[in-house]
Amino acid sequence: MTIVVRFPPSPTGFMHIGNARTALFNWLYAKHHGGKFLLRIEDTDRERSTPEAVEVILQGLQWLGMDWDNKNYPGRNYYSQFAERERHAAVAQQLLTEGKAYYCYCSPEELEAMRAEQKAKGQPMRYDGRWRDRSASEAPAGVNPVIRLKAPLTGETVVRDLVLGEVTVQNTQMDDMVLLRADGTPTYMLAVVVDDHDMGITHVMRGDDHFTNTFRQVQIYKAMGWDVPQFAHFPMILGPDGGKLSKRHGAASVTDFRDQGYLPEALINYLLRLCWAHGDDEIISVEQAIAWFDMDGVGKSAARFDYTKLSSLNAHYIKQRPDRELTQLVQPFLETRLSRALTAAETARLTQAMPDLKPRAQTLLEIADMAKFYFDAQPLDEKAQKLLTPEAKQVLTDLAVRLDTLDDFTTEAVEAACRGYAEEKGLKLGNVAQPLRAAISGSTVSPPIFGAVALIGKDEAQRRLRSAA
RNA sequence: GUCCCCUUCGUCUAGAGGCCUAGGACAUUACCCUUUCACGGUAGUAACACGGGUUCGAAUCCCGUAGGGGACGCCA
Repeated sequence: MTIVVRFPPSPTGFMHIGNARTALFNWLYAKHHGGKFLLRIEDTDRERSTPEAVEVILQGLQWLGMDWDNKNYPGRNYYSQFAERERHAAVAQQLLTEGKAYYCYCSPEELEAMRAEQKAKGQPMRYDGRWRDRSASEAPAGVNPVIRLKAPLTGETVVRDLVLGEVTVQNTQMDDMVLLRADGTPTYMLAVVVDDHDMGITHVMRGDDHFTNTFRQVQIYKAMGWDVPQFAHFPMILGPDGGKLSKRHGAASVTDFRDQGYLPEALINYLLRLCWAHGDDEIISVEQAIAWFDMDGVGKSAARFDYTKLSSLNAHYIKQRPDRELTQLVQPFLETRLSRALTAAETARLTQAMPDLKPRAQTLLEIADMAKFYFDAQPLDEKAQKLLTPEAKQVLTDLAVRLDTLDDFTTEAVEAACRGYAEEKGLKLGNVAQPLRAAISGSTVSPPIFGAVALIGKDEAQRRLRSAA
């Protein structure tokens, strides 16, 4: 049997990182087993669904490198739940005809009152089935009814979850859920089941916030006489404080991470290790992940998102990337910071500086910040100003003269000149390099300064030296 | 309130009854390297939620307690 999984986001804003993790686990599972990974946009909520949000999801998946296998639909390259609304309604009608569902004429206000009363009395909040056995002749005039499932009143529903194991819930714990709204549109419960069935989904794998829904969905499968798929529920990803992970923690959507200079491979590697492990392995390539990923490695407890660990992984993958690729990735960030475009020569310079830049950065944004002074003179920060004592300024004046005599303005030549100067004056190299660093970079902290001086060139170096001295 | 799930270093986790004096990674501390900051290297601090069982033996199995999370919509 070919394994078919799906990723069903609803296009109501951004793509939460928890959703990305769910997508990743599904994608990996499909790849590992040679199955199919399908994308279904759950756009039945017309109020909140937007084409922009769909685009964000599509781009997010592409950026992370997760390709989906169902792209041939009229007018779009993903399965749209909304497009199937007639099919969903037909299923509800079928259930109605077969006596497995019924019309309920309760108004939203009436239901709200019912729940309020139940809550006040400390009773479980459930629809009490008041229209379950009433005949249509009692229907109030002018009210569009919803269709509810006539759920079993006795017995129990069992789910064998690939992660959580076998769990049983008494049917008395579940009420008659709404399948079709008064306006004829399907509810989520109906739509997922019908779509999963129609799409031939063999494994429904999602966040465990859906776990209790599963029991209700199984009732729909049974009512329709359909095979129940395998289920797997992954623990949730929490914020560092144990609460819901949100933007207030720093970043929560795929777009946020991209815009903050994280590499997709770092994010993938990090996400992979949340709630999943393969022995002591930490740095795992996508190829390796495909080979290793399976349900037996998935844990049961929720994980907290740790930005620090993500950053260290990002730093690792930055070091792995070729300089040219990094240049391309960093350039947009840098141009924003410089408020101007880089010339071709400057782009080449960025690539040359990259070996000095990349071991020092955790994000592409940090590289851009660090690289600014290679292109435009930066104002001296407080520490740099403090460092430029009269003695230090004398050093700068002397250095300007020395550097002017260099024919070959290479890293080695600059370094040799500085070392020679320090030796002559009986100064420690640091007493020469630090003022030089301050003058050239505007800061007391920078990539190796001799190389930077060489890259900036003699003229610009002279300018900065004189202006600081 | 009802139901469901979870619980190993600060964090992510390894661990499928003896291999555990509980391992790795990130973070953290110290030292080495060094023109600054990093990188890299070496060493260190740090955890089986609690209480009962079962067993010759439990982080691992069972039962309670506590704590955390989730679900209870004509949202998905």
